[in-house]
Amino acid sequence: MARLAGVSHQTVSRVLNHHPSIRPETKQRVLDVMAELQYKPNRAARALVTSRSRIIGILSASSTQYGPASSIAAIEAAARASGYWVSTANLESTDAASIADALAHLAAQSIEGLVVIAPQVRVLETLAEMSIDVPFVTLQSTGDEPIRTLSVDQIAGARLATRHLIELGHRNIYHLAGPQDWIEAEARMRGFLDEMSAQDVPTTAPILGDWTADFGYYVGRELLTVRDFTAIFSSNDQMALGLMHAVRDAGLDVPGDVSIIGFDDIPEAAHFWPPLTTVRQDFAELGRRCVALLLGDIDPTAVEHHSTIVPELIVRGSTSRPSF
Amino acid sequence: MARLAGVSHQTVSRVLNHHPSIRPETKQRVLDVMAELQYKPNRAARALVTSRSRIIGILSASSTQYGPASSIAAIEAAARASGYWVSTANLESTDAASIADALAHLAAQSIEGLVVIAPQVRVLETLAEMSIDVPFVTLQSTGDEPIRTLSVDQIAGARLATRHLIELGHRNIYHLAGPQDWIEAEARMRGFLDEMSAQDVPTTAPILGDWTADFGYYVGRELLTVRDFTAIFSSNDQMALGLMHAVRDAGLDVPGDVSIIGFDDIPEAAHFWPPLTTVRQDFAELGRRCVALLLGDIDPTAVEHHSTIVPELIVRGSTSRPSF
DNA sequence: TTTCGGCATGTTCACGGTCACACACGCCGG
DNA sequence: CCGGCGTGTGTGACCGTGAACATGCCGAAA
Repeated sequence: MARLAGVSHQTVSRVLNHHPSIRPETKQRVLDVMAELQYKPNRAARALVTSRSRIIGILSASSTQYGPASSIAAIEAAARASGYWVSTANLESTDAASIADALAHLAAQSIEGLVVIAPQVRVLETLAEMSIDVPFVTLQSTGDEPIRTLSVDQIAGARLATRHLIELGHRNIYHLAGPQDWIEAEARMRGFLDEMSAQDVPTTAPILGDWTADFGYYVGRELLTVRDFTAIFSSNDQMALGLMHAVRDAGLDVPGDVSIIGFDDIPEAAHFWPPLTTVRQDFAELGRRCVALLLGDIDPTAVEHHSTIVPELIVRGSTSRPSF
Repeated sequence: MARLAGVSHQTVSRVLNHHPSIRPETKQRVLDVMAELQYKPNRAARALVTSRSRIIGILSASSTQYGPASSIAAIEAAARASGYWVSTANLESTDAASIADALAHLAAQSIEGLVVIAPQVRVLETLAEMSIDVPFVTLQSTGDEPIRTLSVDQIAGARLATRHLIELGHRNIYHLAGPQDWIEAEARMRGFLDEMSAQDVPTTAPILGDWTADFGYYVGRELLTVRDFTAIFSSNDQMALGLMHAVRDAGLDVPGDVSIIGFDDIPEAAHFWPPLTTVRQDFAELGRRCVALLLGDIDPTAVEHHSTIVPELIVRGSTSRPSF
């Protein structure tokens, strides 16, 4: 032990914790010895005595998708910078048992904070039931939950996308939404509907999808049998990709015959054919702010509960004026 | 404490550890009390005394990409099933300091195993220097490192892709490789070169890319100014996407004028225009096997050090016979 | 000079588990 | 009838750290 080599025992602890009253000389001696024997403080012992784990848990679903993955990476980076560790639990299915299992797994580590990136309504409900006793933040929000959320303003983003289509002159616009129980899907749908009615454009019922390009393709084929629209607002880029695929398969042109707009701005979106007009979300910023919120770096009284990040419209080649 | 409610103290510990000699009646009593007061064993205390953290560290780069993200999710699931936790550290840059920092961060948790998904040669070198004292596995391999690796057989996959192009009749084939210091990039490049020479096709020097669709697009534009080729093998799907974008921008057709084949089979690949011919890697299986290897579930003598998973060629619409 | 207060450091204890060992009990064989 | 053994349970030490308290030293004030 470092204490044998140097002098004592508590002194080492004081050096580690930057206690003020330590003679610089002593401090240096301890540091030297620590370096020499590659001393590493034992986290378990520290956690035991302080009863603080310094671990932030992340409960996520669909962590292979670009958005969640980016957020996770950003959270990890921010947490690390603050001396925290991140432990993830990924949901394989969305049933209550699976959620409870993942949550129990995280709880067993006595996490100090929890970030929920599993944006199903159901997850939040289960969360509430389990009476999680640590501060937690969800990265998605419909704007009226009684919990702490932090999100890209999905509604504003969806309105941005919808307004873009309307301003181009489209009147027959479909919305391909995400799964019904996803908070984000709901928010985007709401944004779409809000903007449509604000601009007095007649609305058709949104179609519920599952975020995958496969589904977008399938829906596209179905819709094109009728073709009573000139534009589609897809609530993510993958489905937009599938839609474009279907449009081309039908021998039609994007944006000539159908304008398509996505959501997220995944890195590939600029290279789709045609390059996809979409709404950019800054996932990394989201992750950073999320940790800041959790760790209370931000004055908790100064921060609004529903802090939002404003998304940005990225106009590329998949939207144009309708041709009729 | 549960011990007050029930009877004693060590008995609780024995119940927790499934010690054989406990009377079923006593065991049940303890379990009941535990359930009642929602007793959770303190991981820190246990880790302290057993000096086992039950944490597996993951060092990853580019965790926002589909492949790594899938592997991470699979590792997490497998680890959880075995009662382990997963802690991730993501590399923001590939310099030695950043690697050392991430590694130190993981080491500070006294991880019991390490999975390296940051597939740069440099990472492995730094790893060796830091003399990591836990078992570790890398998910990438050129096949001749003296370390424990587990990987999709990249070389075989690259040969599969190359052979496909050659069999279609292509003779002027470019290879758009990944960054030079990435192990996977190197392996795929090697597979490409091996197959080309095995089939006696003259080879041009591979072009080094950076995995992004942006780069693929850029390279595509450059290459098309000369146009001395009929096919390109891109070492991932994103760059293939960029390439196809560039080809179309030049007014040419895929696969009519240029055949393009990718690598990975990301979920979107089937919906690119045209649907991308590519090589599928089973990342999830990789993650599972990886944990099994680490935890020694597999008889360590029975397992080869360089266990591999065979990738699969997925033929779609971006490749065809050359048209001349 | 004595006393007091602050600084630098040492000592003791507690955190919540596991481990090694001790103990009580009932059963068996010599 | 007694000693040994196996079963089920309790006792005490210990893991490495930080908090609370104690100690020794020195300089300034009384």
